[in-house]
Amino acid sequence: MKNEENTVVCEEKSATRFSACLLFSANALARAITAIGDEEFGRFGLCYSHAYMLCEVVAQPGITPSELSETLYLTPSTITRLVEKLEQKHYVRRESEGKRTLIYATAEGDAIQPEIAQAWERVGTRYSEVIGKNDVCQLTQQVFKAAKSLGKTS
Amino acid sequence: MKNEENTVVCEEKSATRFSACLLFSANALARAITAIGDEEFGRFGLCYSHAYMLCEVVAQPGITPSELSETLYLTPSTITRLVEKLEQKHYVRRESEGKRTLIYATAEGDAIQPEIAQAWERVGTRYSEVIGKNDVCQLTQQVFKAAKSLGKTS
DNA sequence: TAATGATATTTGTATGTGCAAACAAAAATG
DNA sequence: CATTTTTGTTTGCACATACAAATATCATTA
Repeated sequence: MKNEENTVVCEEKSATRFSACLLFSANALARAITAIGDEEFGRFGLCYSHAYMLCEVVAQPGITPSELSETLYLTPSTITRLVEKLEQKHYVRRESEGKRTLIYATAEGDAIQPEIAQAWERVGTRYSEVIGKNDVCQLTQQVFKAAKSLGKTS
Repeated sequence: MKNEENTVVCEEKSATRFSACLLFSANALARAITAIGDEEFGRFGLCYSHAYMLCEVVAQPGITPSELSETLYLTPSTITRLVEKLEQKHYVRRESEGKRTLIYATAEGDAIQPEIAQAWERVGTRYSEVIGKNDVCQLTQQVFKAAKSLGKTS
């Protein structure tokens, strides 16, 4: 037991000059929560965005990159990269149709769906335990609403 | 005008199966708001984390990487990389003292402080306009609180 | 004081993400 | 029908970030 430990208790990770800034706080939250997500989804070799994308592809066979871009709030180029990764792992396949690209889940992609759902639940449980179940609901809604508003303008 | 367009109007960028997930929403918000930040701070060649770090160095001359790591909620290795960037731009300098490293702002680093402050304000103004000034305050507090809670456990 | 453990910092490496440009295909226009 | 413009997708490149391992220094203990 050192002094440091004791003195730190008083101000343990308290507000900094940045905590009042949403730019700062939003990124801090995203990093912290992504760490949980990647840990859970990482158990079967995916990061959270891969998993979410695969979910969407399974739910909407033949979905296009641009549609995924809107759903996942990610840039088209990022979508291409994620699809490549999933293709490489044999979870999805691409089909060219004119200027569009249709994306389908493979059998393997369908097969790990339950595992993804479980990981998803565990993620939710874990951050709910820390943040508090009631707060999470409200917070999530507000965060999403803000993200949506900002997303439309840029 | 296609059917798609019309049906989409009802749910334009509305909730997806992911919007109820804080992992998803938090990242979406962080990306959207970082885009604003990097645009404003980018006017003078910095990204938002560089700018914030420089602020902290100016405010606390001789601050160490580990202290910065705690304040900025970033990994020590990331801090090293950011410091390298700022050093390269001649905004800070490093001083080795035993196993620690002390970081000081240069004259140039001090000089652009007002510009950073202005950009910071513009960022705040911009997202406040979109999200709503009242909501921002509350949202920021909640987001930071959540980030802090999650940060402690991991 | 020599050896072992703890702490601070830095590198090697990998990855998700975005911007701008390239490309391909469709639509609109003359 | 040819040309131009728009739309969808993919690359080239850059960058912030993290993890794990390597260093370097300090602290502790035998």
